[in-house]
Amino acid sequence: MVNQEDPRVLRTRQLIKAAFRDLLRRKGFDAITIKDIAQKATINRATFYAHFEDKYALLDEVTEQAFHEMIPEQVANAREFTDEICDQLILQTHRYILDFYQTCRMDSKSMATLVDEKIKKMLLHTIESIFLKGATHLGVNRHSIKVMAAMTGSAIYGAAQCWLNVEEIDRTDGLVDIVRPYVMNGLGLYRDGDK
Amino acid sequence: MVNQEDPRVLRTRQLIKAAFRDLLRRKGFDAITIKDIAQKATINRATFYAHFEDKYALLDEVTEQAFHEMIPEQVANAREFTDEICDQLILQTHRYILDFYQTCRMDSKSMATLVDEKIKKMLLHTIESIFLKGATHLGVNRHSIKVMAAMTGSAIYGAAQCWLNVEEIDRTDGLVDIVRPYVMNGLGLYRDGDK
DNA sequence: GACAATGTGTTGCCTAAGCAACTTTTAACT
DNA sequence: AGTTAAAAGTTGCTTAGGCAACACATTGTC
Repeated sequence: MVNQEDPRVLRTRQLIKAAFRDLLRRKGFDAITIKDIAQKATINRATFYAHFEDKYALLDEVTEQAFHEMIPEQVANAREFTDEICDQLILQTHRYILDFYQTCRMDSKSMATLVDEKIKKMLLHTIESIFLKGATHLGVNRHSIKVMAAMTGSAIYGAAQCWLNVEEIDRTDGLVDIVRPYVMNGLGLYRDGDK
Repeated sequence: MVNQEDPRVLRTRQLIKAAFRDLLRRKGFDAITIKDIAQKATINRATFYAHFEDKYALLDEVTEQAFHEMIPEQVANAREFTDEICDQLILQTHRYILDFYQTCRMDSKSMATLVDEKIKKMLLHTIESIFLKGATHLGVNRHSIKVMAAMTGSAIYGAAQCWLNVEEIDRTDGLVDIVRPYVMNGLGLYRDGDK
């Protein structure tokens, strides 16, 4: 039951997600109760459970959606893992993490972990899907492609996260200059003469 | 059917009114269809009719609510028709008319008439209810009080509307200086030495 | 004036949402 | 440890909202 096409369902889910995002901006994740969410969304508490298992599932979906909406067309449609695409992914990841940590109170350990995992997974998936479009020649079998994607995603994510502790957080060109050569060399795709 | 207490009903009515106010800001009243409203409110067209007879009834309610929310506490609780209260009513009426004509496209004759009538009626009612609280001594019987209220409301409204065509629309002190003495004298309540 | 196209209301059937009244966790206090 | 309170989930029944399909009015255009 609960037909995902029903306009009432779409509206209710929008209301819940909007309420949640709003609450995250002024309360810690752990401090937010289902009752809070239901109240702000002007829905019944029981209705919440018809749509989400719990607030973790909600967080998962909100995170996914936010990241997804952030992906530029260029990256989503990319058929080849070029320098430009690589740069975009690095910047997007960095921007996303920054946004999240700035607008939400990441007081909750559980939340930070969940969000991190989610983003990493999406990043990885995005990269893998570009690799699989096949224009870029890497290892032959899907297995090695998966591993390459995993490494690339993890590297980008790790670097972006690490950059949070750097003095010049906003000097993203510094980040890009470090990560791109590393990744592209690792993949054996580096072109520019340097290094 | 349709219990006005049901949270779904409250929410739906809010959505409809918000959608309508929004549409009024960019479309003429006549150009707005029920379909437009339903779409923007993310409800079904049939649901609209469960709450409002037509868009005229909706306009009526939106107008009433907007005017009502504009009434200062001081005026709502007034037990006597003083100079200050009189001034407040004049300014409020002027402000309301100005707002309405500025934010909405008053292209429709029917709409302008309806809104005008509505505001006048509410203004009149507000004044009457102050008179009836009785601290102000006017004629004895309710009948004459009603007439006094009607005259006062009409005078204030007429003046405020007329002021729209004056060069210095925003010089509201000019408006007040003309209307207050007129009304207070008419009611036999004027105190200040002047005139 | 015939025609299509679009908006207005209405109706019956189905589904999502609200509610009350539970049980079960979880957490805080003493 | 024992008590209490608040939050988390669950369930059966009721009601508002969505939809399709209708009849009817309005408009424009050929």
